[in-house]
This record gives sequence, structure tokens and C-alpha cells, in this order.
Amino acid sequence: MTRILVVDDEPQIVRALRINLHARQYQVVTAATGAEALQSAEDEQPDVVILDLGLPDVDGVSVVRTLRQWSHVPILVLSGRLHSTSKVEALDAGADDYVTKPFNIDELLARVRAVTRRHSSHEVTRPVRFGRWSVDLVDRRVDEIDGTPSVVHLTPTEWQLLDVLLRSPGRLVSQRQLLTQVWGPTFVEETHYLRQYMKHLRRKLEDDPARPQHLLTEPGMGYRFQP
Amino acid sequence: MTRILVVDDEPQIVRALRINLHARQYQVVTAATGAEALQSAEDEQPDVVILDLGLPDVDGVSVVRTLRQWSHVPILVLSGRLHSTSKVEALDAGADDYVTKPFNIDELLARVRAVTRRHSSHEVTRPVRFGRWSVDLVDRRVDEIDGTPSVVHLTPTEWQLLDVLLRSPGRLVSQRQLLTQVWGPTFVEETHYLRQYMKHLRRKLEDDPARPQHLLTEPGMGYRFQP
DNA sequence: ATGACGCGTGAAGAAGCCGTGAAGACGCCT
DNA sequence: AGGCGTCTTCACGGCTTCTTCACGCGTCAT
Repeated sequence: MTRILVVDDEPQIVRALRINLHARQYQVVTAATGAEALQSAEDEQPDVVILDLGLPDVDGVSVVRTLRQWSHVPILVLSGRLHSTSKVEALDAGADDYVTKPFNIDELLARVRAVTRRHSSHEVTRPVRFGRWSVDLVDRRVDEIDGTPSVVHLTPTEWQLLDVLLRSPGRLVSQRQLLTQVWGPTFVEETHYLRQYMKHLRRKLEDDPARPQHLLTEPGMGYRFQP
Repeated sequence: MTRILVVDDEPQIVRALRINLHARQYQVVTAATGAEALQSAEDEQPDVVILDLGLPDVDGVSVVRTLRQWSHVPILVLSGRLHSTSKVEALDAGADDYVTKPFNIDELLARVRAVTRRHSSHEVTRPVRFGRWSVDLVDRRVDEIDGTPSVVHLTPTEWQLLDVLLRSPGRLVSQRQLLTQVWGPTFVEETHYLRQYMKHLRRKLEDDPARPQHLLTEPGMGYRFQP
């Protein structure tokens, strides 16, 4: 049974969501503040988090950021029409999708389904294959697909960066998200770190590092792992 | 059965609309003031709201704004020829479309149909499909529907503009709203930015950029994404 | 007709971003 | 303490993207 954590400080919204989600056989847990949310996320281990960005105690974006430090749980962000910037920030911080208020309940449900489907199928435990390589994120090893013993060695930072990218195949991962997840929230400005380590990864994993096939740059936005 | 809330303080217009809409099998509810309108919208849960901007008690635009705080119901605005500015303001506030008085009843009915059709078909699965393309706003990628690998690449500004348009399918989005959401509130005069970037989007996404099928211009008003 | 206005288009300069090589700083191991 | 691997910092060249300007065309109103 799928467990959903709903975080919103407006009782009527929480109530509406609880009723609708419960009717669809979801188990619902709620929180009204950011602090509660983080606590619940740890205690209840939800499968999805629906998070309103306008919380009374802390900024919703920072909740996303904190949550992402230890959890990969899919986060669906609710944002008011007026705050399109914080929506972008939330995605940067690691949110998976967003819905603008006022929202259509069917749309929200569709997105919940999308986000869970996508996550369960991409729960990375098996080696990821691309190019000539088979990358095992659990065992931390890179093998050549044709069976040749591993010659590629990645440093810890390189592993972390590759990890974040490979966990979202095909999806654009923003610079901010990469920096937060690899170096921490205080490093969101240090984009030159990214350039440096992407260079290393490409040199080790791409056939032609100058013309990458799988570790792609999206200028002004971030990077993308293309399977 | 589709229920329509008609808001107008002129009895003869209300009467004409009631007769015509009723003849087309719509259920009609009416209100003569802004306060009544808000009350009815809550009590009757209409599927469409037809709202005259010239109300006796409050500004029609603020009715739109208030309504949009909790409801996603499609709003069709009626405006006198003299109030073209408030027409734009209403769109900015979240109205879906407008008709200028005096209006042709057939045109009005067509717009009602259009506005309900797109809303009921708002069964949102994540990627938005139009023309040959499948656009995924969250993953930030454009793929060809027939499976050909993505060749279209959009810049950050292009993505933001497309995002705003695609999040309101079929709806007329005002220039002001686009400029505010993409470039920020200080850029509401720079309509040439819009022209520039709409050109880019059309060149990349329309089969015949000079005769766009999906990214349409509404002269003097704004742009519309036609699914 | 004619002028004003808004929209579409092309082109070009400016700004910012990215990739790269190289070198210094740091911590861990023997 | 020395050496090594790794992380951080710097400088520069090239390229993408953003911004601005100029012009043509169609529509509408005078």
C-alpha cells in the first residue's frame, strides 16, 4: 500500500486531499509545518511527499533540500500561482514535479501516479548500462560490458555526481540540485566544481569526451544522463 | 449535464443567455453582483462561469482573482468595447477567454464549448503532446512521438516561456502574464522579447513556423497554446 | 490614401557560461 | 615525514545564449 505524506498548513486543503487520496486506497499521513514534515518523513517513511511551498515556519524549498539530504522519496510540490520562482527553486533542490494552485484533483492524482510509477521502475539497484560500460551504483564498480575486467576507477566525488545523474535517467538535473546533493547546500554557486568533475567523468566514461553521448550539458540549466 | 453560472447585472442579457443556453441543454444559474457570483460559485459548483466585467458592486477583475484562489473553473469574460484594459487584466488574473460586447450568441456558445472541452480533457499525463512532438516539462526534454531520438534543444528562456503556455492548454495567456512569469514584473513592457522567443519556439516546434498550428498569436492580447 | 501600431524576421554585439589545462592545498597512507 | 591520491582554485579561449536594433508587412483608424 502506498503511503503519502501531505504537508500543508491549510486545513481545508489537507482535508480535501486526505479524502480524495484515501478514496484511491492511499494511506495518508499529514503535517502542517516544515518541522513536522521532516519528522514524519523520517518516522513514517512515506512513498510520496506532497508539499505545499507556503509553510508557516520555514521555506518549503528548504524542506525539499533537507529531505533530499537523506531521502530519495518522490516529492510533489504545490505552489501558488504567484510564486513561479520558488517553484523552480524547488525543482532545483530536488523536487520531482509541481502543481500550481488551485489544482484539479484529477491532475494531482495523475501526477502522483506518474511520480510513483517512475520511481518504482527506476529504483536503481541493478547496474546501469550505457556506452561500453556497466555501472553498479551499489557495489561502486564500473565494468566493461564485454566482460573485460574493470579498469575504470572513480573517486568518491565522481561517484556521488554520477549517482545523482544516473538516478534520473533522461531527466535534466539542475546545477543547483547536483551541487546540493554532492557538495551540500552551501556550494550552490560553485558551478566550476561541476565543470571540473563532469570533465573527469567524461574522460573516464565517454568514448569521445569532447563529444559526449551520455553525459550531456544543458547550457544555463544543468546536466542530463542520456541512457 | 453542464452547469453554467451567468454573472451580469443587465436583466435582458441574462434573459437572452438563459434562453439560449437552456435551449442547448445547459443548466443555468445566474447572479447579478460580484458577491452573489462568488456565493453561487461556491454553492452551485458550476462547470463554467460567464462573467460580465461591468458589475455594480465590485470590479469584475477582482471577482476573477478571488475565484481563482480556490477554483479552477473556466471563466469566460464579457467586456464592453470600452474596457479593453480590464479585459487584459481579467486574463492576467486568470480568466480563460473573453468575448466583446455586443457579442454574437453563436460565438459565445462556441467559446463555451471550447473552454469546457479543454477542461474536461484535462486528463493530464505528464508529457504534453502536440504536432510531432512530445514535450516533457519536468524532465525538460522534447522527443519526437514516433520514437526518433530528441533533436530539439531549447534554451532556458525558451523552456520557461513554453512552460507557462503549456500549463494553460487552450487558454489565452496575456502578454503581461508571460512577461511577468518568464522575465519578472519589471519586464512587462518588453513585448519584443515575446516576439523574439515565440519565433524561436515556432521555428523549433512548428512544421510551418509562418503558419503556426499550436503556438498562436492573439493580436493585442497575448498568445495561446492550442493542443 | 496614409500614418500609427503591432507582429514577425534577420542579424549582430554583449554578456555569461562552459570546457580545458595546470597548479596549489589538503588529508590519508605507509 | 614523505608520497600519493583527491579536492579545490585559477586563468583563458571559445561558444551559446540573451539582448538590442532595424526593417517589412499587415491591420486598423483617421
